[in-house]
Order: sequence, then C-alpha cells, then structure tokens
Amino acid sequence: MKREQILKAGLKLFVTQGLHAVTIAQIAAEANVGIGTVYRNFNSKEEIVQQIWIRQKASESAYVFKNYKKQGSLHDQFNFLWERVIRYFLEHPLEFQFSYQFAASPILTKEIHEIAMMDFLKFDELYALGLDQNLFKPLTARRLRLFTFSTINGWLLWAMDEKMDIDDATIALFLQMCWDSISA
Amino acid sequence: MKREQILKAGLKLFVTQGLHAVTIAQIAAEANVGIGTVYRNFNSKEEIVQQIWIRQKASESAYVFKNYKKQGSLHDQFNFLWERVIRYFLEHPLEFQFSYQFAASPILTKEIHEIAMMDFLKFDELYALGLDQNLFKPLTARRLRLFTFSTINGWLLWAMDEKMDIDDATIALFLQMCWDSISA
DNA sequence: AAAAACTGACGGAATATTCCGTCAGTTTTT
DNA sequence: AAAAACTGACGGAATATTCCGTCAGTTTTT
Repeated sequence: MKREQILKAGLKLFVTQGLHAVTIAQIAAEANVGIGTVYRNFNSKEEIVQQIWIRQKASESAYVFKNYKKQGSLHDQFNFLWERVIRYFLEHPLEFQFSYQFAASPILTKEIHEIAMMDFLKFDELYALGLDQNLFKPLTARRLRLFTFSTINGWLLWAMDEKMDIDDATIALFLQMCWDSISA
Repeated sequence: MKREQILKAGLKLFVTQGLHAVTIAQIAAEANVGIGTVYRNFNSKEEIVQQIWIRQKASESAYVFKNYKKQGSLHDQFNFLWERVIRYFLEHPLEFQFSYQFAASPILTKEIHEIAMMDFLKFDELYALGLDQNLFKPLTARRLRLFTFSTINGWLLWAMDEKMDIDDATIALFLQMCWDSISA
C-alpha cells in the first residue's frame, strides 16, 4: 500500500521535475509517508525508478492484453493490439512520459528491461505468423515489433506535445501507416 | 575552447551516467578545466544540458545538409536527407543517445526546442511539395516529418542497443519502410 | 603592466541515509 | 477471554555525505 503510494508519487515527480530535481523527502511528502518508509521499501532513488518502470510495464501489458483473443485476421489482431497500446498511453500520459523518458536511461539495466518486456513477447508471435505468410518485409519478428513500437512512441510524444486531438479516424490512419511501413 | 571542452565532457557524462549522477566537479575534471571555469561559462547543470542540446542539433543539421542540393526526384531527396540523419547518428552514438534521452526532458523548454529545430524546417518544405503532388497520406507536412523522425529515432535506439549491424542495404530497406509508411 | 581568464580549496547549504522510539496489530500466556 | 508480550512498519529527528558556488591566488592574454 505505502509502497504503491511511493511509486505513484515518484512517477508524478520524476516526470514533471526530472530525476535530478526530485528528492527522497519530496517523494515521501507527495506520498504522504515518512522518509523512513521510503527507505524501508527501497534502497535508493534509482531503485524507485526501476520499480516504477517494472510496475508501469506490467500495468501497460495488463491493459493491452485485456480481452485479447487470437481470432480474426492477422491484420485485425495487429490493429487490436497496437490500438490498445496507443489508447493506454493516451489515457495515461504520465506513464507515457515516464516510459519515454527512461527508456534510454542508464539507470535501467538490461535485466530490468528483460523483466519488464517479457509480457510483450506475444507481439512477436503475431509478427512471426505474418512473416510465415509473407506479409511483411524480411526482418526478424523482434525487429519488426521494435520498429512499430518505436514509431508509435515517437508519434505519441509529438502528438501529446502538440495537443493534437486524436480521434478514432486519426488512430486508424496511423495504424494503417504502421502496417504499410512493414508490409512486403 | 574551454566552453567546448565542457560541453563535450558533459555530453559524455550525462549519457553514460545520467543527469542526476553527474556533478559539476566531474564535468570540470573530465573537461580538464577548473570548477570555476564551468561556472564562468554556465550558470547551472541545466544550462549545460540546454547548451549541449543546441550544439548537438547544430552539428547534426550541419552534417545532414552538407552537400544537399535540391535536385533529383522528391523521393531521391527524401532518401538523401534521411539517410544523412541516420548516418550522422550511427557515426555519433553519444550524440544520438543524448538526443534521444533528453528529447522529452522537462529541462528543455519549448523555446530551446524551437531554436534547435529551426534548421530542420527545410524538411517540411520537402513534405509540403510531396503533399502538393499527392504523394503522401493527408496529414500536415509537419506531422509527416515528425512521424518519419520518430520512426528513425526509435529504430536507431533499438538497432544500436542490439548492436544490429547496419549496412547500406539495411538502411535502404529501412528508408523504403519510412517512405511506404507515409505514401498515399 | 593591466585586464581577463582560470584554478581548485573551502564553507555551508542541500540532500541522503540512519537510527530509534512509538504504536497498531498479532501472538502467546495466564 | 483477558492480560501480557511480541512484532515490525512507521515517522521524523539526528547524522552523514554530497555537491554547489565563491573567491583569493595564479596564469594567460592583450
């Protein structure tokens, strides 16, 4: 419970102020928790960041795969999953900012990334299937997934930045662009 | 001169250690410069980051637009410019990491971004031309540019991370994906 | 030789981290 | 079933540590 509060507070503060500007005391205050409690739960500021990352990816994957059924055409499944990713981030701007900002941070080790990304391997199965059917350009499933993911990330960053208003049609067009970019 | 050394040192340290872990004293040491000299040139760590950003974007645009002539087909020009962007980042991994890591940082204000991005407006002219010729999907030139840029950024991040070896053919294929994604 | 630039030791403010008394909740004893 | 003993999460004051930014003395430039 307290742990949750701390992670939530950290998320908010890190995104709005940047890692270097946030003190443990601030996090404790924002979380309505004593400083000692922060240290009881985490060893350092860096560990808090790592745990926020893991928690965020878990919440993201829960959202994305909720109600996901392997049915319909491959293209439909592609659209379903990536649309969920997009909607998750649109509905969780703090989480998006955090995700983007720390993706390349030296604080997150390879191990942390491995753990956090595990759930998203299902995407690769989809891409592998597409490759079997010669739907995609000749890259590995992993690379294709990374490509689409990067594209979405980058696009969302600017979209949010510009307060672009994003309706269903915009999302559909964008998904089409993602599909077209990897189509054989 | 000293200023340059400081910016270079900062770039390296920020990328490898992360903003919060780098002290002014460390930067001074890495730059072979006294602490006072850092303060003579910059007011704060944040200002150093901002100036590195501006300097990096300037060096990037110089590289990209060197030898650029508005000739050949629009598709050729598209390929020329984006290939230059890709090659710049491949040859300057530190700069790439920095660029990626701080793109969404709260330290960089809208103004800083405006200044730094000025040189890249030439891209928009290209996209505008393409729109006139109905080559692209119906978005604004700016959004199309941001889309391609995001795609490239994301792709490079993962490519470098995986130490993917990137030869001319890979780049050509990737550029094709970028083109296809926005083609009408 | 005057001005400008530089250096890095130093003081102190800011921050991280520890430490320990409290107390709500749980288990054991009577 | 009431009382006593125990547990360990918690808060925040105390302490340790880091880091900033200044300034007196030095070097370099003009």
